[in-house]
Amino acid sequence: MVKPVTIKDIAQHCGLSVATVSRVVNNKGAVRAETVEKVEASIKALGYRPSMAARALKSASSMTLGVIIPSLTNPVFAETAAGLQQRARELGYTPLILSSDYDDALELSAVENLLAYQVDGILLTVNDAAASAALQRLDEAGFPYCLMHNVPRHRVAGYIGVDNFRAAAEVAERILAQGHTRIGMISGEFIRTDRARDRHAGFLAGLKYAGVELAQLVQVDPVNATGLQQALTAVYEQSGESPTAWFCSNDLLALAAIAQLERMGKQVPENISIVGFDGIQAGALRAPALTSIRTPNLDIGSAAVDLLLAQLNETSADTGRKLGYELVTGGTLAAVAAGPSTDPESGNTPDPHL
Amino acid sequence: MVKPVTIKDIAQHCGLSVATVSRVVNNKGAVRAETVEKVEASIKALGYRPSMAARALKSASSMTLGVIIPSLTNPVFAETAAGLQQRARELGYTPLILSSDYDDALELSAVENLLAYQVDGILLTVNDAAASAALQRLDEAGFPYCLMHNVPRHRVAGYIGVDNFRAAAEVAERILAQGHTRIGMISGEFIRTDRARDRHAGFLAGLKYAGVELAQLVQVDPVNATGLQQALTAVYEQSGESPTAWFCSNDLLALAAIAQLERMGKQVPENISIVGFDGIQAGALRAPALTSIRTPNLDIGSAAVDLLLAQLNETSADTGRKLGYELVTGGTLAAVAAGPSTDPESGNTPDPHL
DNA sequence: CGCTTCCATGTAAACGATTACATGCTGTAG
DNA sequence: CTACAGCATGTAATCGTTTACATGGAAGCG
Repeated sequence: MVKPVTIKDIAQHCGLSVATVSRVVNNKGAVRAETVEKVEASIKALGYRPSMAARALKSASSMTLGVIIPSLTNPVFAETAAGLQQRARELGYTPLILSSDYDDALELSAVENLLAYQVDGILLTVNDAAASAALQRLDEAGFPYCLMHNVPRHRVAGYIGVDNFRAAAEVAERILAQGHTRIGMISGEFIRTDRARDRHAGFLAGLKYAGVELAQLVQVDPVNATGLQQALTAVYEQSGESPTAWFCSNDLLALAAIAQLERMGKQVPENISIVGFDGIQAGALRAPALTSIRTPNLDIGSAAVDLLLAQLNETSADTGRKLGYELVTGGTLAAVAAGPSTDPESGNTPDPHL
Repeated sequence: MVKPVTIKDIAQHCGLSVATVSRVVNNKGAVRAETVEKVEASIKALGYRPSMAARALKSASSMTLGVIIPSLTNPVFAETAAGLQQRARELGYTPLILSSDYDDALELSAVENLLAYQVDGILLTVNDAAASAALQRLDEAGFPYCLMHNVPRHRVAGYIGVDNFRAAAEVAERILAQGHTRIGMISGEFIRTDRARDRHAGFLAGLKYAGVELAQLVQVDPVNATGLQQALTAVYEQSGESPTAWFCSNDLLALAAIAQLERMGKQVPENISIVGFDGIQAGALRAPALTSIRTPNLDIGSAAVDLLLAQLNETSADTGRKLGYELVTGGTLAAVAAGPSTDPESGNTPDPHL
């Protein structure tokens, strides 16, 4: 373990003061071109890298952006993190990514942690924007942040997300257009995330608009989907009025539901239709492909970076934006009494009804 | 944006010196119990958090661990990151996660970046441990690190991974046991990662042991699997001697292959068997479940943290360890001429042959 | 009682950068 | 010829901690 090179070493090596070296490193202030070269040569020669710790200590900025996501392994947030990291890199920022494991207490401690690291701002997805201690802490401190995926009703410093309510309502419309009348929903627990709540509410609203009631609601633990098996088994044991179509509040849940239904001898979409929400890769990698709402996860990450930095530079008073989503037509949604009009073999045929 | 509370504010607030406050915060050195209480009260009252920047500057340790993974969205590395983050949190460390996007240059610049952040050590997965500029840089600097997933042949500071060669050889054995003789392999480009190379070599060795030659080798870009469609179409256009089983060097590739084969009208496993490598969740969420090698990704992350910290404390001269893997028996591998003995409907029936 | 020890606390010097201010030099206008 | 502007560079204070060393008082021991 060799001791790292400091700015003093550079100054000594090229016979100049630390001030001049600093000016060269940050190219700020007037320095003779000749001197710049000399300094840069020394930097190369000794392999100097300015200490972020010292820089953060003296100047207010650390060129670091804090990030809090509920899970690293959920593809939605992984993609968001990837998008944000890429954009941050382009702008010379380094993201400091923490996972909250969907836990309110960890959310808050992650915020405290990031604050201690003197990050310049925070990008985060909270469980429930309306009741987040972490968010409240940030608001109290007047600390710059931008929510990702949360689309809160109250005023916040910034947010980037999609309109879950409207998207779910469109899903309802789509399912209804296929002639389904007995329709269920599978969701993570509502108490946990505002997204799940919005999707539920939007779906209900979409059904209601057509005068249809939700036939079944199954709530499962969103992390490991326990309870799905029992719930579905129970629903289909009581023969008769069980749903012919299900809306799942995310794709992981949808895939788990399909696997479970197939294990129970039901065919998707011949017997039962399934629609997911997220548009993750695993849904597209199956045949027939999963019908779903694709959310622009990478863009949410990069747009959040841009919004946050605009906030830091006070270059805009923009408080947030809803990004567009896309209804991806897979093969897991079909007409209710599957006749020859619907071809379940072809996974990606555009739906002729819309 | 309120100015944060410093140790001086605390000292002033409770009429003590900064030294005493520091002693309380780090509970190091002798302090009267009464004083401790007084200080802690002030800390609570003012909401003080020590500045990591200042701490990192003064003391050598920043309690931060650098992490470099090839991709945030690949479930394998996402899981590894999750495992490592959890373990790090338990031990009071904060991980600083950077993605290299499978790019050698970014690998190196990530290392430089982390060094500037004065991380205490680095956990990383490189493309090719034998030819990594990043690794060389770390070795030259004598900087503590631990590789994850890479199992290099040469001496390194530390590594945690699985024996890809042996695992792939076992896959070959498994496939052969089902009576297949025309066997292909689909892999990411070998030039890119040592894992892909090891799996290829191991698979070949496993086949060779039984006197079988690899019938086909398809190499695709591992990030977006372009070329898979054309390659498989080409293989099966020339009727006759095409493979009845494929080993894919990771699960994402395996799922893409299955989807493509089904689009071509082939049934898995009735017509063609597929085995993956990784054991990602998406493989288990389909019916029949993907036959694969499950690597202990979370454990690789947490074990790497432990190994690195042992290195930092010079508490052990352990240089690395191979973790166990598990052959998961899904339904995508079946006997070559599928008779009534194999039931492709049930996704998780244990293979009766082994 | 006087000396040593030890404990609790304070003082001040680092750590490695940034930056306001000081300095000295050159060139040019009056 | 003087003076002042302006450029290139140096000096030193500062950011918020940690920590070696100093200090002062209480207790223990002969």
